[in-house]
Amino acid sequence: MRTPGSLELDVLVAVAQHDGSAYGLLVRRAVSTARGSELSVGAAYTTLSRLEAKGLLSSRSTEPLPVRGGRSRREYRLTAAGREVLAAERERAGRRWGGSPQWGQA
Amino acid sequence: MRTPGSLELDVLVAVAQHDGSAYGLLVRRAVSTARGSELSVGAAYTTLSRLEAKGLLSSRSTEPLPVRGGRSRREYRLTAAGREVLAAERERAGRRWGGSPQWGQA
DNA sequence: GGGATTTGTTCTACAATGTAGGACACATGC
DNA sequence: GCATGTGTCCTACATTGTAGAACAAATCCC
Repeated sequence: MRTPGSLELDVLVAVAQHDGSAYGLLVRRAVSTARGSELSVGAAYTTLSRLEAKGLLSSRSTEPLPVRGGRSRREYRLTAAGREVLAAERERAGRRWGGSPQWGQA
Repeated sequence: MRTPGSLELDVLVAVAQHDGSAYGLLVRRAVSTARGSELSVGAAYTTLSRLEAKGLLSSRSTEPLPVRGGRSRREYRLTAAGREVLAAERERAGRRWGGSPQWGQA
């Protein structure tokens, strides 16, 4: 499996942090916050959809909430494969940055 | 500036680790080792070239070495912008993985 | 000299990911 | 009904990832 792109990784992390109750607009907000810049709505959904197609996420539909405008959501959670990828990326980040710290601080 | 892709980041790190004496095939070897899988020659050069076009790397040509097949190399080094990007990515990785470690370990 | 071999770079084409915008759906409030 | 709030999907295009072949220039060795 090819290593996930940078946005895909952000989305995986956001889903992991809200596992089971993560949905499109929430993920968008979380990723936007993490990046410090707005992620477009379209980018969020496209990425979620691609991650599900790759088998890293699964989703189900929920009942609409009885609040103003509240409607049915698609909630995502990590699959086992998704958790493995996330763990592998975490390790990789550790190796990438953890070694000698003499480079990387402008 | 858009955040660099995953391969671009690998290449930046490889160049940083050999700053001033990093050249195409060396970078290719370093990235391949870091990833645990062979990076194609074309991918290595394409990425170096794009990073230079973005102003994160600069390059100069060297004299050929007096060894079997040794010929002129294009040696890369980080620009100030490149070092900044690297530092920013390092910080970002810290925030991404450093928070609560309850997710990310399969 | 000249082919085989080694080291190194460049070019071209295509696949995967990143991104934005608009269209669509369906709740509630009035 | 229709304005408004929440949520999703679709389409198009830009950027990045990837591989392979072509090319260049040096040494080796007959």
